[in-house]
Amino acid sequence: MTRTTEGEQAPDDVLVALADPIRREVLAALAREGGATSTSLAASLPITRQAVAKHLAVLDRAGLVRAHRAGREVRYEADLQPLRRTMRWMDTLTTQWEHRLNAIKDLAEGATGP
Amino acid sequence: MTRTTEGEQAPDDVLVALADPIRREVLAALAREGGATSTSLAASLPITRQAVAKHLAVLDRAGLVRAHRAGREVRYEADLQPLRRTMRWMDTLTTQWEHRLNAIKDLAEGATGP
DNA sequence: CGGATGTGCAACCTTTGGGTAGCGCATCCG
DNA sequence: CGGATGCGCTACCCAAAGGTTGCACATCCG
Repeated sequence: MTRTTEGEQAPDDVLVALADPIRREVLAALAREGGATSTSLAASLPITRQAVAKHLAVLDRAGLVRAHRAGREVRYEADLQPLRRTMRWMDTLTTQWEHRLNAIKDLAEGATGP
Repeated sequence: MTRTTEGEQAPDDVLVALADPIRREVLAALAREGGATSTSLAASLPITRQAVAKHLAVLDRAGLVRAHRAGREVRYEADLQPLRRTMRWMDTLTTQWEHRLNAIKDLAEGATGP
């Protein structure tokens, strides 16, 4: 049954979004400086505005970015909250892993032993 | 100059490796139970042994998995150490972000508030 | 009003990624 | 020895991802 954080499900969309270097760069830019538009972002990137827009759409699906319309331009700002879940997922993984490592170590010590 | 963890570079290979659900499942399986072979893993997955082998290769490039030859079979075991770097990278991002949020909040309070 | 400026959308192209099938080679074991 | 068993490698297929171009539409401002 285990009603605790046993199953910490992997945040699919977030990991997919972070897998692309340009998307990471965009996200980092938004995290450093505040909001920006697809056009302004494209200015400092080696790709077109439309390509940036697609990347922003991916980041949006992952919940890592939020769009706000301001007149004729759309301003995006970062929301890194979803990263917490992702880090938690990684942490549960590593915990299980280390748990296993310790079990092995203990077994070895018990066998040849002190 | 900032000789601290200023530039925490994003672990490309790790994020790419984690972007695929099957790869995550393989990694989780290796973290839970100990080592396994491409053949044994393929038994509990909806894909062929060759496909699993490819995934293991990706995980290996990311340093998340290590291969050990034992006779005619190759045993893989997890190494989740690279995840630490990834988590650190995420952490620096969120830190910058929260720093920015606070700056904005303070500014707002200073303008309208007490 | 009318020209900039900023987006959205759709068609299209090319590369990459996940997957399979087939074969050759090493290794184990009766 | 000789048949299983396990892997590696290559060729090949297909769908999706990243990118570009072109154009229509809304909004701002002189």
